[in-house]
Amino acid sequence: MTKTLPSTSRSLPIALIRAREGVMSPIREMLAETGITEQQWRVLRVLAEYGRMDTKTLADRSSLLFPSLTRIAANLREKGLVTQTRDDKDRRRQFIEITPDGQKIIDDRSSEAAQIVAGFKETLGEKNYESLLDLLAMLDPGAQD
Amino acid sequence: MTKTLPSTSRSLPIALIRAREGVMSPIREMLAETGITEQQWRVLRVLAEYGRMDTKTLADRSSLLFPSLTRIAANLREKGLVTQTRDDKDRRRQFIEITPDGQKIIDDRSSEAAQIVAGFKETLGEKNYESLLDLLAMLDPGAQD
DNA sequence: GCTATTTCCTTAACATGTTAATTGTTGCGA
DNA sequence: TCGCAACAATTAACATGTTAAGGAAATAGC
Repeated sequence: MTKTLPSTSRSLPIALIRAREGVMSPIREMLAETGITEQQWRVLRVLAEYGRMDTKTLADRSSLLFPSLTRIAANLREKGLVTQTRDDKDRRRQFIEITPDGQKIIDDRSSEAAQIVAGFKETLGEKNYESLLDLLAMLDPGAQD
Repeated sequence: MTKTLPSTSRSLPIALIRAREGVMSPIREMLAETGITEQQWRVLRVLAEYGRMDTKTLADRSSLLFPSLTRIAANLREKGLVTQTRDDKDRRRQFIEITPDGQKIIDDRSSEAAQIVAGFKETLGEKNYESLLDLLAMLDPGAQD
């Protein structure tokens, strides 16, 4: 049986891109005032939530590839928002930690960011919102369920 | 009332990124053999579906920003997969059309791509799959509904 | 007609995504 | 201990995402 591709207007990958753009647009707008990018914000948020951690864990939790994280970490370090320290026991490894300046950005903006997210939750409705997160998790091979 | 950000493990933007990665990973793998990228594939698919069109419409349907499309179109033109022609009536505008070589790539791979998509539909279930597309559309400000 | 504005597209500059190659460390087995 | 596989992180190379600025052509308004 020969399968046919769905119309691009009903394509899952394209729908995911557009939804992401719709969600990120107001967040990017908010972040523009802080001078940090969406990915840098994500790294800072993970560090603020879980504390000091090794690079591999950070990359995983931030959904970033290693090469990207290398550049982002260097950038954040130059801005004084994180610190990097080598593991003395295994000098290949590295730990990253958020600084007070980095924490301040999170503190100053988390309320605003939360309002943006709340707006989407309201648009979809609480029930649909949770359903959406569950369905998206099913598409993520890294999810434990 | 002070809103609090959800845990990054339950963040909508991150969930969208991960879902997209989960969906695109096998598609990228398939495209690697053809030497074209995911975005180039998307442009070719739109052109194959709707035929010759102006750049603005193409950018919109492919969910690409103009600067990206400029580069991608130049790249596809060098590969001989599309042709670009100026509009004689309005010489600012431009039309892009898929070539037989470009069409061949679509024809050769669409069945395989469709099977990958069908796999996700099966994973989620037909009903959930349609619900997901509907919910994603609600997050897209460009959607007409 | 003539200029100011608008529109379409391209370039530029910087950050990230992606894959592959490279460097520096560690640990293990001959 | 020597050599080598395995691992962590970086670098390289190329494509794209994103915002801003630039350039060419069309249009509005005077």
